[in-house]
Amino acid sequence: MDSPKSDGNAAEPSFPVSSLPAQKSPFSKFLSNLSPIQSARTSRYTPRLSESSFPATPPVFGSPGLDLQQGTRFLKRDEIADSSSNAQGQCNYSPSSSAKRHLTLGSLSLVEGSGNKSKSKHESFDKILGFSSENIWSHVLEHNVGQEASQRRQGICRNLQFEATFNKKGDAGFSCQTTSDSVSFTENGGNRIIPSHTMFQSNGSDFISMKKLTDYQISQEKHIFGNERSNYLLKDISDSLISTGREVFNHDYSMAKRQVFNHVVVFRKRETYIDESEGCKRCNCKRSKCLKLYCECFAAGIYCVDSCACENCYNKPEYEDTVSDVREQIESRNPLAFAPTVVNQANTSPNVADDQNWISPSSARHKRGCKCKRSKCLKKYCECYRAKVGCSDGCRCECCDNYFGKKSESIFGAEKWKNPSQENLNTVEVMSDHVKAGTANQFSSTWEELVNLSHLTTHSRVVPSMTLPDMGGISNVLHAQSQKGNGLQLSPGHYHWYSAPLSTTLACVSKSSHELGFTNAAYDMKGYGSSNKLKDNSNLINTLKAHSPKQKRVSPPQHQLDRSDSRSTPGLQSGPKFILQAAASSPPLTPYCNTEDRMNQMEIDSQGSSHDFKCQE
DNA sequence: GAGTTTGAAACT
DNA sequence: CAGTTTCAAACTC
Ligand SMILES: [Zn+2]
Ligand SMILES: [Zn+2]
Ligand SMILES: [Zn+2]
Ligand SMILES: [Zn+2]
Ligand SMILES: [Zn+2]
Ligand SMILES: [Zn+2]
Repeated sequence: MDSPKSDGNAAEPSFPVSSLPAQKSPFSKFLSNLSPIQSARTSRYTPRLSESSFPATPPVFGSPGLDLQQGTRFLKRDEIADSSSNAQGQCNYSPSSSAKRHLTLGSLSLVEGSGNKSKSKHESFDKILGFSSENIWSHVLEHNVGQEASQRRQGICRNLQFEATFNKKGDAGFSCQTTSDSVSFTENGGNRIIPSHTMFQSNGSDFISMKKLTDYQISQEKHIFGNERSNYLLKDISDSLISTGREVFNHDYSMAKRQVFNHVVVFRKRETYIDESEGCKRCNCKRSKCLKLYCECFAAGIYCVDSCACENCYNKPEYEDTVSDVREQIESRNPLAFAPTVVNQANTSPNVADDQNWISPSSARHKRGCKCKRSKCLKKYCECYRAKVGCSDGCRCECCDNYFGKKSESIFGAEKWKNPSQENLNTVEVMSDHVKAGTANQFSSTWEELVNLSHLTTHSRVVPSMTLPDMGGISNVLHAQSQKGNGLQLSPGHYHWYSAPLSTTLACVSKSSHELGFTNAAYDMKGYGSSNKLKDNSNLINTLKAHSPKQKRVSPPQHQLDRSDSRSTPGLQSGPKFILQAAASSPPLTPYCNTEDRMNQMEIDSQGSSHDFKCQE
């Protein structure tokens, strides 16, 4: 991964390397500034969960001695993969942090002692939260690697809810209760909230700053622990509490009570984060600065990593503001740009927990569809095939022979889509892709709406992509999420999908900080929602534009010229032919034509060309 | 690894 | 919108 040269090129703006807030504000001070809330909000953390299982999972903290092995059940698979790669000494964004983990915190309600906002109380939090990253993460790593294989097979298990009470050496303890996105530290005081995705900086014992991450940063799980050794991102409640509990235990604090509600949800994601065969190599960009969708890393919403072979890369944490701005700009032009590539991933087979047996529901489709002409949608050139979904009516492909399902070519309906798990693919490699992060973000009802709108498909509304499992008590929460999700569709401007390609989930949250019950002012949320970032990065954005071919034209290689020649063959690119074909195969707004019309169109298609261009060979 | 093919992204 | 160019991955040898 090449760093941009800061010298020389005048067209290259200099980027203010975003510096983390240096101001020292202890965690306790931070807490005291938090605005009280009445109650924990309903969950905004909307994981793409397929179903519940493990109805009676043993408690995580089943015994006074922490069972670290059990703890591993809460590791997400990508984290496991992380650990694995760490163990191999590869693919770290920052090799210095031997074990990266990401704690997700939807919202954290802190309740302080009754009337006694004493310092010791804060210290209690400080101690508990101010763990040393080394200790915790090495622990996690240590117990991850050994179980990597089985964990991968198992899918992702996540504790959704548990309760724990910690006591600090006889102090009045506080209890933590979590849901999928909220934690309540319960004592007799008023509630306070820490917003989700808050990054903590710690000097090892105290938090010195907190910072609300930007949307894009949130999607960059890797860098949180990558660069700054002492940064903590509270991102996952379960993990955070487990880890916290561990650390508390390890530090000889006694835990008075540990109780876990046994709701474990299996997550699945279609893409493995790391391709085992090819290691972690990712993009190979030369001219895009990794700030365009050409870059797979950028398109996936993740920073480039060391294993990237890109040049002049700006898709790095150092340029987070720039990256965010460019990303937002692109997103404003194309709201689907960073959407999960596969939508409508309904999971109708609740008992399948194995990634290998993932079944693409027939309703799954690419968010935009392909326009393949020569690959027959049989190679990874085809985005649908790459995403392991069949072509849909949104595709404008020709000669579609997509293994996962051909585009419905006739009025007689589409060929029944194949189930990849039922027979062997002759193209097995597609089943073990590496980073196709877009498709890692699959669960998305709102995207679905967006896609449905953007597609011209007007037929019946697609079924919701999340089927709620029978989860006992927790299903209420999830129902609430589902409803909330549905409610989002009408105000897309206020919501944003956290594409978390390295994780298994996609969270739809409100961008309004007020809704979260906190204000920007109460936190050191540098740049979050601020508008001066554009100013800061206007130079780069202009530069990106300036790098358009007009200004910086590079004579194309010979092979491109050749191809251009061959492609400009009259008839191959002529409009009417393909338009007609597209019309015949896209039911949406185009009325179905009868067979006769279709035949006529086909005749028209073949006119002017002596042989059939389409589907030859 | 070099060269080619491919179709999405970007641009006009 | 459509046509063209740019781009980096997928693919081939
Ligand atoms: Zn790149
Ligand atoms: Zn990259
Ligand atoms: Zn890069
Ligand atoms: Zn295709
Ligand atoms: Zn397709
Ligand atoms: Zn197709």
